[in-house]
Amino acid sequence: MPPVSLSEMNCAVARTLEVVGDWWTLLILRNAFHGMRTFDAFQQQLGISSSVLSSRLKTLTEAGVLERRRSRDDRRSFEYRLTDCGLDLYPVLISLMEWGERWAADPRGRRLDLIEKATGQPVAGVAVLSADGRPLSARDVRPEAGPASDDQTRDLLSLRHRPAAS
Amino acid sequence: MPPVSLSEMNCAVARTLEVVGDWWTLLILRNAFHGMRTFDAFQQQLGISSSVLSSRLKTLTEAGVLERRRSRDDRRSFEYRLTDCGLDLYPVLISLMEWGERWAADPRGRRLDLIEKATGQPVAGVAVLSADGRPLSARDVRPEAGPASDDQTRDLLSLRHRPAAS
DNA sequence: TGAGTTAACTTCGAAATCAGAAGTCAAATG
DNA sequence: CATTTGACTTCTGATTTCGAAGTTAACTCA
Repeated sequence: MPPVSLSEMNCAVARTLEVVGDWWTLLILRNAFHGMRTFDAFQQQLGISSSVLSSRLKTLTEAGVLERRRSRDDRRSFEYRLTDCGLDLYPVLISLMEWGERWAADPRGRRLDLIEKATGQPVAGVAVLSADGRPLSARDVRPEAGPASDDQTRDLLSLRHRPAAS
Repeated sequence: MPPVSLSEMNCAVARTLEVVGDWWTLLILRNAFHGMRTFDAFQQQLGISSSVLSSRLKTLTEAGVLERRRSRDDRRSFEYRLTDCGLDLYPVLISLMEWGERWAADPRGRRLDLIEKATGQPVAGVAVLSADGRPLSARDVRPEAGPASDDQTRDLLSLRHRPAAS
């Protein structure tokens, strides 16, 4: 996937994409969030080839997103489970799902509803939040150079103030 | 990208990935959210080849995520701007960025800080929200079959109640 | 016990994709 | 009017990715 090494790109989005920035990887994770754990289950549900699935699970395991442990029922079988780091990808998946339900909707309605276990209420969606918890849109937010920013980053930010690029 | 046609997968995540589920596409969008608009600017900042950039911009434009309009300063030049549909991908980008800043952190700190324009305060992050606006984690939520669900979906959901798959 | 079957992979050749160079064309610049 | 620039397309060879067919070890059933 990475035509350039992305770690060198000094960008958190790029670093995340190095782990999950692949079509199949996100679908594997979607299923993992539904409780799917075994190689065969992923392969059958997704219709993915075993070589691809194998390499994706390996990447995800090495990145610490999934944990691979032997099943106690069946010594041949491994269970791939989301770690805390993996569970933290939940907003990524849900925001992809919400966008799809909204902008590439099925005419019959939603395929899945998300229900809060504690209350039985549907969840409201996913949002970027202000310091005091209000939902914000892209237009409400401005990026600013942080401690690890470099020249490339500052160039990018300066686009905002020059009306058109280069 | 799509080894199978994903529209047929009846899944909102898959439908979204059909549009943005590509490494370069997300990086293009990241730059678009920073205000980048022209072909050359994308090409130079990303180091992407023009053939790939051209095809990605076309896909994004056809999907309605970007709008392509002629620049008024320079009649040769086109501006690619985020539409409302594109702006709605903000939580996707920010959740990718937040995950990267947290789990693949730069030792020196964050590269970018996000500041709410109106208050000057840093944004709190991205979260899945309950009906009354509390942030929820993956463990607080349960998926339920919606109106457009099919057999495949219901199979997937039933995993939760069977301890191990298949 | 031993003939399947199943889980989780490898390996391999074919097909798709990519970067990079070169070319196109119309508009701007000098 | 010659050159440069912006936004592409086309081409080609190198890399990547794919699915199909093994492989191996562990279970299951007779």
